[in-house]
Amino acid sequence: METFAERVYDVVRKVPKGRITTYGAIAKFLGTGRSSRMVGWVLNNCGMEDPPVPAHRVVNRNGLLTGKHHFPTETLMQELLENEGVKVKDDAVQNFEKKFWDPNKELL
DNA sequence: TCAGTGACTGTTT
DNA sequence: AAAACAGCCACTG
Repeated sequence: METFAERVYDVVRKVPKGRITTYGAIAKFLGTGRSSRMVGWVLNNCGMEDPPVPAHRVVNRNGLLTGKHHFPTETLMQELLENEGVKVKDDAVQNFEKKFWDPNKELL
């Protein structure tokens, strides 16, 4: 039996390096659709998960790093993304549309 | 048990 | 165009 959280972790871990996805895309992939808040809630616990989940690859639909406040340091999320080739400016992912990775289409 | 809260999103004023 | 409202589901006090 896969829990909601485990499914979220599974999808996030499948996000290719240098790509990003959104809470809504994950929620839709899981079939919950509008339960995107739950995705965020799950990721809040990802810190105690093993193996760790690349939560920095998950942003809101505008490409804003709304979840950065939950990282050890607020700059860590941006640093991790830039380290993977994703440009971030003012908490917003640059070239978001191209970096966007939709599990509903790509993972399928 | 009820009420408040949250790393969101889509629809309606 | 910007702001407010309303769903969504799990967790905590």
